[in-house]
Amino acid sequence: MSLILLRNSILHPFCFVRIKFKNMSKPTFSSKSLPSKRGIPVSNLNPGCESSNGVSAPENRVFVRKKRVKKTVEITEKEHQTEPHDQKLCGLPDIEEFAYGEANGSAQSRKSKPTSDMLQVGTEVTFPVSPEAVSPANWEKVLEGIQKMRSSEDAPVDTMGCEKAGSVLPPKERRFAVLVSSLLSSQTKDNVTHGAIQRLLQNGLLAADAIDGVDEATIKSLIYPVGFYSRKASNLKKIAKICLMKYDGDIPSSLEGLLLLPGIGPKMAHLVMNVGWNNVQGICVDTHVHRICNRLGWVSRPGSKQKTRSPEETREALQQWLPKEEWVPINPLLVGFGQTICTPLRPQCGMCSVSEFCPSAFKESSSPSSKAKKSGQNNKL
DNA sequence: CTCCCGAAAA
DNA sequence: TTTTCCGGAG
Repeated sequence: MSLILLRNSILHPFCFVRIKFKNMSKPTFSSKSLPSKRGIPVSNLNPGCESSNGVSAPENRVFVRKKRVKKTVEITEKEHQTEPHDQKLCGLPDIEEFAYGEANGSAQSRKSKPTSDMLQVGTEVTFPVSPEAVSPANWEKVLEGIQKMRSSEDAPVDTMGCEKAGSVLPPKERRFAVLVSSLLSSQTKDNVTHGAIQRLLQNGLLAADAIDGVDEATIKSLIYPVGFYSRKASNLKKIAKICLMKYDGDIPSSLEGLLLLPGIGPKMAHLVMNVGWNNVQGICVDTHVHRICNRLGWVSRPGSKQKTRSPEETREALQQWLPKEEWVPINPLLVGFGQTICTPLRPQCGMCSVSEFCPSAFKESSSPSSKAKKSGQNNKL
């Protein structure tokens, strides 16, 4: 992976992750896509940090996929036994959900559930491939190709496991730190986010009760200069209060609960579920994932071939077919790819090793000739 | 679609 | 100088 841990900290690693573009400084790249100074917004990298160490999600996941191509899985004895008591809290998707690769809420293809006797220890479970959730052609080749492109530009030190840095704090504090980091990190460079978190930490303000008890102006000054610091300061106060009153200072353990927090939208909520609770409820879709999936033809509006119009739509569509083991790593993969090669405008299709599979390859005018922003239908996204 | 907020690319 | 960055709320 291309993620390295910038600084050790007691916080969850994702705050301190940065992508290095060592070998990427090829002159052919538009400078825009070369974050030589800027790095990549930490908010986009978060989920990857887990996956980069191969310890992505839950240790007690219910079972592991054995061979993706065959769409079979194996239930191992040990894993099967570590079923959490409280599904909502520890929250692993149950076997059926996992097997179907769908998010817990968005089950529109739940017609034929497997019966529970299919799911005994040691048995092989075959995936029913639902017709309405057909995987795009060659998606595995494309994924591997992107992984290769990403790894070649890769950074050295992957060694510092995120889980290591994150485990320094007790679980509850760590989760709160994850939540705060997510909030602060949007639209903000990772080192700036990191600085803000460090300052909060040094002032003992990385806990719900502490934040609740302090002036909003104090928060504001401590988190400055993160993007939208003023709004975030007030959101942080509100969040702290909610966490304190409703969750005993912990953070909400469900997507729904997280989404109720001001300043936490779908992207961050899934992020927090992934890294905060080790509970993969859905794919963390940002604009990079959104854009690239549409370019690749990986997603479309339900019942049509139109591209999806929002990250949420993309998430739903992607979850229909993407194997769940890819749900977390897909984000950092496509984010890095999207900032170097598959850029928002003027994508470097010539540099892309999977352009042969991409319906959108070379279809965007790479010259700024067309300032003519005429009536729609211009760029393919 | 605009605003939030500021840094950096164009 | 203007635009981009690209998450969330209204």
